[in-house]
Amino acid sequence: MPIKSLTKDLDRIAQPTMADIVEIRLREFLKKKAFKPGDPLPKELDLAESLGVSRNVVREALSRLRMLGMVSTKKKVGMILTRPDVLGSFERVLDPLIIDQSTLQDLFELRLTLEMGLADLLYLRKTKQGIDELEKIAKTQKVTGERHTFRIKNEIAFHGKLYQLTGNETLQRFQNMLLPVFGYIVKLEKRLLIGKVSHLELVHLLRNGSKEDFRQGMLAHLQHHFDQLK
Amino acid sequence: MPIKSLTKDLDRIAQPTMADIVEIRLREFLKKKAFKPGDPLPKELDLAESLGVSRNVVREALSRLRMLGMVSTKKKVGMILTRPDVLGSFERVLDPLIIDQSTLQDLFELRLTLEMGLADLLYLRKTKQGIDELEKIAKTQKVTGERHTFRIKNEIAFHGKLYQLTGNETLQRFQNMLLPVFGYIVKLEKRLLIGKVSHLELVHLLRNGSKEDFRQGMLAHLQHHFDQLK
DNA sequence: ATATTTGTTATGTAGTACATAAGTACTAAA
DNA sequence: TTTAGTACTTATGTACTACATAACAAATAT
Repeated sequence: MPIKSLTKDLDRIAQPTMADIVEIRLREFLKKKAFKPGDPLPKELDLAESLGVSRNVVREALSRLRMLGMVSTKKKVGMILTRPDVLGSFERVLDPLIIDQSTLQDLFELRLTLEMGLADLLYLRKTKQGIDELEKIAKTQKVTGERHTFRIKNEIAFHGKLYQLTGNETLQRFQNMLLPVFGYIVKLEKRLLIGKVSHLELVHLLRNGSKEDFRQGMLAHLQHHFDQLK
Repeated sequence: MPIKSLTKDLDRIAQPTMADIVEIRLREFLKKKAFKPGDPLPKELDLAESLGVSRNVVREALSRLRMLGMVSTKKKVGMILTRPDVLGSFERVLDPLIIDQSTLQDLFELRLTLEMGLADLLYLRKTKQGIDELEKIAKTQKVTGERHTFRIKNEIAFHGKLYQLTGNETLQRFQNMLLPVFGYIVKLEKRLLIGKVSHLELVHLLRNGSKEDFRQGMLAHLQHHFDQLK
């Protein structure tokens, strides 16, 4: 095999830069010292000197940690350790346009998996008031002949509310982030949004049916998505 | 209310730095121009000049994108857009020690939700060979009186294999990342790892039972975790 | 035609300089 | 003595310069 075609497929090993190394070293440092949120960190120049690199490099590494919300800085005061937003970093790269097809498909399935697993949390935490609010959303969709964009908005609102009923804020945010992916796949495959079981029927099941009833309803609601899977 | 106690709870609004702004501008730029993976990006100095900031600031912003895997650079050649690893960024902040308790709890529930939703994908993709391999793992656990660390390792192996059977690599990686969180919570609450339904029974259900059988088995397996939820 | 050398260029790193914000200590006035 | 105001100090934020290094390109030699 000629070298030319090899270099096309095999990327040269990217050697880590100083900033990469410093980032890792800083992470280790934070872990080792068991810093807690709010704890002050050494100042940039001290870090640079200790690590034997320029302040520039330290700042590039710190810039990354700042982006993730792991540290925050104030002039004069210095840096303190902060709690990162676990989903914030995820959000930054969740763009359907730059994610490869197979990962998009994986994320699509992940959301379906979540949806099918919701029942247990829902039946643990559902309240009459919550179901009423969910029903309200479902009812606004009942009118036939709605415009497509509205249907999508309503679809998002309904499922968003459903996740909200689980009382799990992270879960709710997570599914919200997956929405663009979901929308992208559905649009790509020109699928119909409307399942065999309507939102209103799901609400009814959630209010009056058993956990298994609801899960079966959800499966029917999503069946045309599952049908596409291989 | 005195100001002193206010400043304790309310952090001063952190004004964005140039690096923050440039990061956003670069993201917008990439999106607007519809760059695809592999496309070359302008060089640092050009970016700096266009944005009216120093090369330093541009590099701090680029360092962030590099960390996320959105761009990669080679000397002389310049920068190209690359596909970020969607879970890579997530991994960076998923440290049980710095995540607050309520988010940890949310992630714990998220994993339970996934686990309960696995059945549909599993029954779509399970193979005899896969189940055989799963059984092999389950059998190594059968010996009673195993040491605790081994039990945990086996638990991880079993559920990891289970996710692998879904054929969804992202899902598998995702659950793998959630493991430390799961372990942390379980350890924290001094729960028993052993559920009412053993791994071997789950394998049996997966092989011979219906989808609903398996899901009920999984619920029983995880019941003592669900019992802790409020 | 192939191998070697040389030149060019964009990134990687170091270092200096200064603006800015935010504490701290000191001074002056009530 | 207390309070208000001022000057000082310091760590981060930003800009700029300089040079090393890797990788490509072109020119030259074999």
